[in-house]
Amino acid sequence: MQSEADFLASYDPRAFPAVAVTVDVVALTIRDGRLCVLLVERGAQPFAGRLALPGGFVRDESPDAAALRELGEETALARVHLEQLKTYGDPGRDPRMRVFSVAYLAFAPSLPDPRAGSDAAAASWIPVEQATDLAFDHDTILADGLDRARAKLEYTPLATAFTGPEFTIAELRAVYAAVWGEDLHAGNFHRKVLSVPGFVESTGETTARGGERGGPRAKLYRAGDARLLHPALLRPAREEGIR
Amino acid sequence: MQSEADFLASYDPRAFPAVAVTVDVVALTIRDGRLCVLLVERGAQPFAGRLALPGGFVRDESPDAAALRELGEETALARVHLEQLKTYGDPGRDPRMRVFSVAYLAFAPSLPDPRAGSDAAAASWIPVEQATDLAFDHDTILADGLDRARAKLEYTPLATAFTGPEFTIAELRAVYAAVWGEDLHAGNFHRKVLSVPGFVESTGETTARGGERGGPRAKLYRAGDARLLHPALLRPAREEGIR
DNA sequence: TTAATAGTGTCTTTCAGACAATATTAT
DNA sequence: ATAATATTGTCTGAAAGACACTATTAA
Repeated sequence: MQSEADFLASYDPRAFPAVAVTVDVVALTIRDGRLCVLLVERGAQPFAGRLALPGGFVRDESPDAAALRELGEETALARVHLEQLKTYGDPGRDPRMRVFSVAYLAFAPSLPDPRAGSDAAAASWIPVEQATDLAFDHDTILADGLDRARAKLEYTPLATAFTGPEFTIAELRAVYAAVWGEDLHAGNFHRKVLSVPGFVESTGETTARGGERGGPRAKLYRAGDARLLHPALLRPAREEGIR
Repeated sequence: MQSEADFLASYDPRAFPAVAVTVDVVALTIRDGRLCVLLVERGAQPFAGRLALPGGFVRDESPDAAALRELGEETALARVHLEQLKTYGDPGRDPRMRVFSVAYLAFAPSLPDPRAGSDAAAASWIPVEQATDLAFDHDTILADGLDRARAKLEYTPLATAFTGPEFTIAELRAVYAAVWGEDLHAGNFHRKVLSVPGFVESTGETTARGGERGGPRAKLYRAGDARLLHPALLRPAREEGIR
């Protein structure tokens, strides 16, 4: 967008082929120990009746603001973490016209059912393994979002974005287990989390009672001030690396 | 982009406010041990005479293809690594109209001076610390690209994208030193690189002669098949983490 | 010969992961 | 009492980083 030809062309914006820019949000939360994604059912063609990521056109606002707005239309957000994921703009990804979608990734604590927005027919939290056959290229976007989320748990304290403001180490471990899809050793996880500077800080309180089926009352923590985890909480298994 | 209202609106693409989508490329290489970025001098308003990242409008092609094309117009590319960085779309980032820019990050081996493209007035490799006061929001894009590049050296074998097809461990170390801006311990780096499975593989050859000021001939390696480094080549210092 | 560099060896500290042990609490 | 769970302890092996050492080569 810096050549002279481009500049001249820009004198008449209508001279450009029509393109639209939207945002789509991969909003993740954990319900009943399962990783869930917020999906809406499309009411109109194309892909009518199919599930899709919530999203919409970017108005006279930043893409970040658009994503936040779209998310707010579907959920009573509050404390959500929101970050840009990737932009999808292959020709033909929307049969109607050229549409570029700036995808976002959101992490939210367990929330009540989303309010049926005025816009979307129906919005609901769906376990990610059941979120298939989505509209447009949203399967790909969701997969990329999950990859990113799984990677970010390793080296950032974002797991705390899935919990309430105060949480136990076991709750934090449940977040990792849900996102990574594998159980973690309770003892090692506990020691590891407490050893990373700034990951969590103690509130001095404990839970009011022990677990459902017994056990001592657990200490409560809140998120610390670290932005990166050092050392990182590495994901297990993986074996000989993903070549 | 899934509501009925949106769908109806899409019947007349011209009903949308005019927006444009461009790509901008943060192309990095190493010359004389210094990390350099490819910049072009703008010939037209706005920001005439200022340096900018190479880029241009996305045509009837994927954003990836557009970035590759723009890069090819400035350099004799070959073996470049190209990945999407982030999308910038704040209102007002281009004074002419609403422009969303999908930024890309490219790593290239040391190249001859870029050919003066038909498009851009002049393109040249500039040491990153001198790349300031760029046009538009390109300072921000460059900074984000550098952050990404520095992080990716840690856990991916992308440093090899900066070298020729065959390289010595010392050359690889020079890449890390240039990108991270700090020297690395030669002995430990050497052992570390060879210990990571799939990072490099030996060619069985050595350099024709030793270093400029003496020293043995070094063994030559080529890039291995690893996509991720396990364990990672962690960046030194950082101290108490970036809180 | 001298200086620079490639590559290897050794030691200490840190950390991950396996496993065990203890304490606390719901049922 | 029993079972489940929180938390801490111990041990082993991997890996990072500091440092030293040897071998090779250009000047």
